[in-house]
Amino acid sequence: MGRPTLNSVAEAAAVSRQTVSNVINSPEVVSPETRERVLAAIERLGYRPNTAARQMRTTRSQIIGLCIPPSGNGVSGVVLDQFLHSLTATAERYDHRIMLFTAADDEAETRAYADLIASVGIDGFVLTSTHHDDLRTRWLLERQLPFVTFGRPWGAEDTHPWVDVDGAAGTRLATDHLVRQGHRRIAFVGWPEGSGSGDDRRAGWAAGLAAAGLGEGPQIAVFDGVEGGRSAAARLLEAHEPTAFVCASDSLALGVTAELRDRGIRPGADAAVIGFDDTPTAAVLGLSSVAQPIADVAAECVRRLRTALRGEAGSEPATTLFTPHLVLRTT
Amino acid sequence: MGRPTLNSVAEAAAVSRQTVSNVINSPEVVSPETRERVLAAIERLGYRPNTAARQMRTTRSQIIGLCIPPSGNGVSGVVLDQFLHSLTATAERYDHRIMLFTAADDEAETRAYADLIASVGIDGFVLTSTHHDDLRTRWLLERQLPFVTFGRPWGAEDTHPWVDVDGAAGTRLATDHLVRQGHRRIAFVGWPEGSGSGDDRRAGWAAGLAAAGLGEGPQIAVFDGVEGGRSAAARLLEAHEPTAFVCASDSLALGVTAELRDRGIRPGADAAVIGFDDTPTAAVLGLSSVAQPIADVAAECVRRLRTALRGEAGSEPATTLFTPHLVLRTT
DNA sequence: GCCTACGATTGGATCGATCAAACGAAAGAA
DNA sequence: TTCTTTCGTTTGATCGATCCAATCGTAGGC
Repeated sequence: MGRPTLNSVAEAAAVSRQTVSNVINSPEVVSPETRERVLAAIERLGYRPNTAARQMRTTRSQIIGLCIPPSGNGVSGVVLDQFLHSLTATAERYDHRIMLFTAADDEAETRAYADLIASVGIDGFVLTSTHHDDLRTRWLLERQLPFVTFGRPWGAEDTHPWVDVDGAAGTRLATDHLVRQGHRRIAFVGWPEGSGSGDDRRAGWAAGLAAAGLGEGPQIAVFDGVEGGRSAAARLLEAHEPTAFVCASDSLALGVTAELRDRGIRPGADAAVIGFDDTPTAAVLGLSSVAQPIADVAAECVRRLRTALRGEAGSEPATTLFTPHLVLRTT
Repeated sequence: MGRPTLNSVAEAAAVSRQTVSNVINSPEVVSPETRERVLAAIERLGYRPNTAARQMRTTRSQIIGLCIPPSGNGVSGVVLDQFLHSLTATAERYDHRIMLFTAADDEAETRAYADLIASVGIDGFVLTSTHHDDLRTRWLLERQLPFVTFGRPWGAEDTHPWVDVDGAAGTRLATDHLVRQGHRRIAFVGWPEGSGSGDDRRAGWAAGLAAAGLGEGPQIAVFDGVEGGRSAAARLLEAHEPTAFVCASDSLALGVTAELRDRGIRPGADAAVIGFDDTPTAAVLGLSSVAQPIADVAAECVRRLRTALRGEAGSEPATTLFTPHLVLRTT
């Protein structure tokens, strides 16, 4: 004999299949006595509803799709792990499952959406790292498919639910802390203009300086990476002699500290450096960093997606912006 | 009108459903002319078979389950990212999908197996980080469920397919390299006995020393982590004054280098340190490390699982052991 | 005491695919 | 010519759940 089905449970409890189905999906319409009897039978037989059969009737798979980027994200790759775990755990609590897929670029990703919806019947998607003029969100919006993004719709209207972390607030925290420590020449090491989150982080630093009456500080934009941080620090030191650095990523911050050491400047003593993302590398090296509440973000993504799936035109705003916090270490 | 079904394609191509099904699943039984006609209709309508319906009939979901650990694995967490990406990409090539789930411990993981098989109809599982007396593999074997492990069945027979990386070969590479560099006092910093991979890595180092006629070198076992590595290095330095360190993880190696620096010993110049896992942190800090071919491991896991799913009692050995390589950097 | 209303339960149809068996036509054997 | 075989194709049944409409029993209204 195979696994128990709705029918075998019904037989065991001496009721009809539909009653068993009701016990599971709308218990309130079943009388307490029969409900108990059916639940006992379910328990005894170890019955679990078959999702494939359910999906056929309801056209809902309870599956959430997530495109997993081609790794190689360097130091900050770990963020994805936390995100995935929290996403999966939260989804499970609501009887949803996470299915992974890959795509080489945004265009391939939209093709994957179409494919997964048609074949697997995926209910909705979670997108990560949104950017200006995002092809994927446009594609999904045009087809009115349910999705949430981790990342704001940079440069566009709020036409879809999103969850994000307030990068500006993070760099602002870092800057304010440095100001309180007595630093007057606080530099920013970031990315070239145009990336939403990069500009956001820069803005928080600038606002912090302005609030402290320090005017406009020195800044430099380079592509991410340790070498980038190193050369940025070199140029900033020669031109402005800053005593503190706010960085858009831990990679950049690591480059900065390396350059400082090479010049005989002790990070933590003679100069301060604050990174972004609070990666394990930062923890290991005692580098202060702005930490994003990744687990909260993931959990909120699931919740937002669920309300989107229910199709409720939310009175509640469909977006959430989390505030990061500062993790202070020796550097 | 909803999405195209087998029936609508059949109608469009003026054949029966079954013929369309045959074109997809056993094209050789269909005559070339009708096959072309049907394929054209499929293309024109953008038809994709519904996996839920297929699963109902075939009892195969084409879904592979993977339990995602609770992160916090520290520096080496990034390894999981690569693994996941490669696993997903390879699975896609064979028309399989990866579904994630979580579990607090091994016992919970087995319950999750039962659940996912009964409800989702998952075909098989990929397990990571096997250990001595693994409850999970025993559970799966008892029920004859298809699975592969990333990690050998430590201390047990080869009763299931597995894929792993030869840790001993890795530390052997590292040790041989240090010997060639002229080091005579080469220490090992590892984990307490009992962990399969830990003992394996220790064995490679010991073998390297023996082959070089250096007898038994100094070693110390601590729990993983930077602080562990630091204190291990301190004690080893005081007792044996080693000039080189082979470490069971990058975290330990980082601790060792930190301790060396604190004592005015320059890693890379006065002493050598080699880590394990080649994490981004190691790359960033210029730490030499033993790199595992994670992408290959993941791809092989999918292949092994596929043959297990086909139910072929393989003449081919059901196991694969990859050899790591040494990534030399400044330290 | 009869009829209505309502709550609880039931049976038939259905989702979209595959399996298994039947089918007709053309080709080969008797 | 007739029977058998083979090939390509079609038809009916089925997987396990939910939807929908129908049914049953009982309590309440008059």
